[in-house]
Amino acid sequence: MSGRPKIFDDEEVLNKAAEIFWRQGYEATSTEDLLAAMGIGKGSFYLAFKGGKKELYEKALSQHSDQAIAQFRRELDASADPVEYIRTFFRNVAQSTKSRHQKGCIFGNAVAELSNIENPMMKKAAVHLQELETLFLDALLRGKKQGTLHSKLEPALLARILLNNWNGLGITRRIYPDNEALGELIESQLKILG
Amino acid sequence: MSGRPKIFDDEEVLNKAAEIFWRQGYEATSTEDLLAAMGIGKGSFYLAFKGGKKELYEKALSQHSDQAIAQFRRELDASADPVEYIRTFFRNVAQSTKSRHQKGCIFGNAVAELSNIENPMMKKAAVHLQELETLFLDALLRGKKQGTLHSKLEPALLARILLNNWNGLGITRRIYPDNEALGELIESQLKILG
DNA sequence: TGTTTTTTGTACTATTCGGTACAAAATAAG
DNA sequence: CTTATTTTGTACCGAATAGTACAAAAAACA
Repeated sequence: MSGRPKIFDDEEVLNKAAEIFWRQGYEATSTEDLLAAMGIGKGSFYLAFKGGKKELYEKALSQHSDQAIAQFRRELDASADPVEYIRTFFRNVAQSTKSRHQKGCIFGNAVAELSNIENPMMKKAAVHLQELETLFLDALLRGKKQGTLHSKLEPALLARILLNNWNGLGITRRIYPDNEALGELIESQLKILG
Repeated sequence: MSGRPKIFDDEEVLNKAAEIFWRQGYEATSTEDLLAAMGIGKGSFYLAFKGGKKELYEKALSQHSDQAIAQFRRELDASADPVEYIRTFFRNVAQSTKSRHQKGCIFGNAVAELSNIENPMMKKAAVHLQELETLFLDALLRGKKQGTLHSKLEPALLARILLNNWNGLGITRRIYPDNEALGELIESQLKILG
């Protein structure tokens, strides 16, 4: 019924794999890199992830998305002012280390790298970003209801703009990994929230 | 003095190579892919590009940048209203085919893919995007001088915002490869120009 | 025509890669 | 203690890869 015990935890190794994929991308990451980072051997790996590197990538991104979305939801729900929470969310970008800047957005990276070589996987990454857009929209609608959002723009359009700003920051922060410059950029973009 | 004639033109093969790199990225593109696309054999290739794939990538991106920058300059100089030219530049994004959307921005792609695996090359791609930002700034300054730019924001900051919007579109257009939706997004972003 | 120079095509090589096979190891149940 | 079950580590494999070596080809020139 229950043989030799696993030496690793699925959630943990997925987090470790996500970190490597985030930093290096899908193609540039070898299974060797992954095994080293996860701290397990080939036997264990291919038993747990029969789809190999591809399955691992999908699951790592999916788990990372779940975690990030859950955190956003949690913090948004705990926030008295949902529009202000969006501001905080963006301002946090300008509070990062250089190596954090250099990684950009894991989902934006996936979309950029995979759209023409692994389209089904790119679409899954795209869905994660659409979920972020939905969270933006949710916050904006709450702001509208409680009167803290004064913009005349449609909330749906505003959410789309925020998503585009986010996608842009994933690139721009690597060109200018400078918190001061990024802060100035972000403050200007946030003015659209009124 | 002059032996067997070359069967290819350097500029042409660099354009062909750039197209493949643009579509597939650096890592996912094999030299075989490149030789097939360029229509030359290994002998010719390694004679012309002793640095192999890496040298080809650098030169292909560099030439593409030169061409794109030259075109922007040319069209900007020919335009009576430089601010309106910026608008046209962005509006053209929403006049693209699906497969064009799927490619995004070749320099943004390079920045995203290479920042942690080929940093020197990423920096060259970053410079190309900074040149685009400088072109935005140039157009904005001209607009300021001739009174067609009414924004209260600093031109340099405005140019940075435009660059970030451009970087974002390179991702967003792949998530929403829909000219109507992109057009609406772009019109909203352009309102910042006053 | 033959010598020189440069390019071209191909055969070859060494290495890396993702993935499999399988025996040994580690547990629970009987 | 034995058996059944599951995981682990490693040896191995075939395919693909980037790059080299080199002889043949194609021109200019004498």
